[in-house]
Amino acid sequence: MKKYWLMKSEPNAYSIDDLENDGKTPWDGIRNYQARNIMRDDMNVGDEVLFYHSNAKPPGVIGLAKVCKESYPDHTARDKKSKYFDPKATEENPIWCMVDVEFKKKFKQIVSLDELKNHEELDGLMVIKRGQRLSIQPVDPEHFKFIKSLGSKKK
DNA sequence: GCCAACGTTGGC
DNA sequence: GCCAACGTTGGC
Repeated sequence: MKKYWLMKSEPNAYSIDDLENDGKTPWDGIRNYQARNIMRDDMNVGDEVLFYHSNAKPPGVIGLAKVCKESYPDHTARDKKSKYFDPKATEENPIWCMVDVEFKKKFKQIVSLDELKNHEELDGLMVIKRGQRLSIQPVDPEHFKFIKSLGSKKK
């Protein structure tokens, strides 16, 4: 069954425009076990993704993406020159993995974190909880649809 | 740039 | 296995 996710990215590192230009991208550099487990165990090709700009002005959901390749080893963990290098990663045990994500749509206007907080339909959405730092989060189908409609109806 | 919240590390 | 110290995230 199709699942729904929210994936955070800092726009000055990798923005929705970068994804639009690239068409698709490997989601490398995840170095958090919870987020890794989600990619490794729960994500499937075809799952839909809310693309979230963090550390942005304002922060919020800026568009839609789709999982287009299931998890495989994140080779940047074994690349000494990479900022994501992890000395504990080996070929037998790469530790870290990533999925590929393809561009779907950019909202005409961001659905800001502030706005997300103001809809009671979105109660329980992880990203609006205080102190929630997980960079990959599950999203309820109803929440996904609601946010999608918010982003689509903007001018 | 600040700092609260959270995850990870390492000494014991 | 506890927990203090440290590092990171990310909103403000």
